[in-house]
Amino acid sequence: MYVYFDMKKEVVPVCKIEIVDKAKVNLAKKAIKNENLIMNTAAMFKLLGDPTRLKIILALIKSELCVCDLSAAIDSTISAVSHQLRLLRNARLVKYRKEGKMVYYSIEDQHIGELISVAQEHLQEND
Amino acid sequence: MYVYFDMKKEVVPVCKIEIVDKAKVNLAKKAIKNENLIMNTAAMFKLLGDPTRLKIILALIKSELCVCDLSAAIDSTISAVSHQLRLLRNARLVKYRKEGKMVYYSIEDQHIGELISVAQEHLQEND
DNA sequence: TAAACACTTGCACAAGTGTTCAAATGTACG
DNA sequence: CGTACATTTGAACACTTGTGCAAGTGTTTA
Repeated sequence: MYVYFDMKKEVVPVCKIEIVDKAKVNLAKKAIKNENLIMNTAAMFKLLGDPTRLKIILALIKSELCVCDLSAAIDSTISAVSHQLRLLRNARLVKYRKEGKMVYYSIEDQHIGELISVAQEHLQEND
Repeated sequence: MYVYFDMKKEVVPVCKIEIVDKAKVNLAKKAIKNENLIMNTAAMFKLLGDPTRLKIILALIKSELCVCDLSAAIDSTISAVSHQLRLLRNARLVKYRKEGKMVYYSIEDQHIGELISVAQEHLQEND
């Protein structure tokens, strides 16, 4: 049940079939109709998709830490950690508390731990 | 209970405090001790952290699709979709089945849907 | 066999990312 | 005040990434 464009020997940039199974395509379109939610979800996954940031989050899940201790724990420079903390802060994945010259970071929403756990369970099943 | 290096006016590249709270640092270190698991987890999140790939996965969760219909559904070029499918294939997030010149892609492990749901629930709570 | 076609792949490139360095900020303390 | 210090920030950089294009692969069909 293929649908062809009505043309003779013209060059067409993409696939010449319009749609193979319209019902399935519509079903798929429905699954991705909320563009905004998808962008936000992708942005969140992207933040978790960097080892340094993932380590920061895993470290902070256990306990509040100052930047210095955090960088010691994940074996990274203070500057690198601080840069990444800004991204996590902006996304409200972590929050902070100032105490003199120290800044203590912690997890904004403990749900993130569950998300990481689900991902890791998924990984362990497939090996 | 600060621990200072024993030095006089030397220039030190980073934070002069070795560790503020050793117990917490050790707790954090324990949380990230499995370097391999963290790298794999980050890699997985990274794959989900791109809108095109996330759409592909969301579309495929609903039903198996050929590359052509998939690209129609997510409104992307065949080439772009094919490139991204290769990454998802390599990570065993999707599988494929050939039927003549068509290639039908589907989700390798339905667990991925749960992961995305958890992420989206997290997002909806925070707004 | 040749043409049509679905899909893949290699290349090139612009845009984006993570890190480092150095300078800046803000706080504590002598 | 000035010094020490924890942290942040901006610029520069190497590196990565997603996409489009054009060519290539393998299958179907006339």
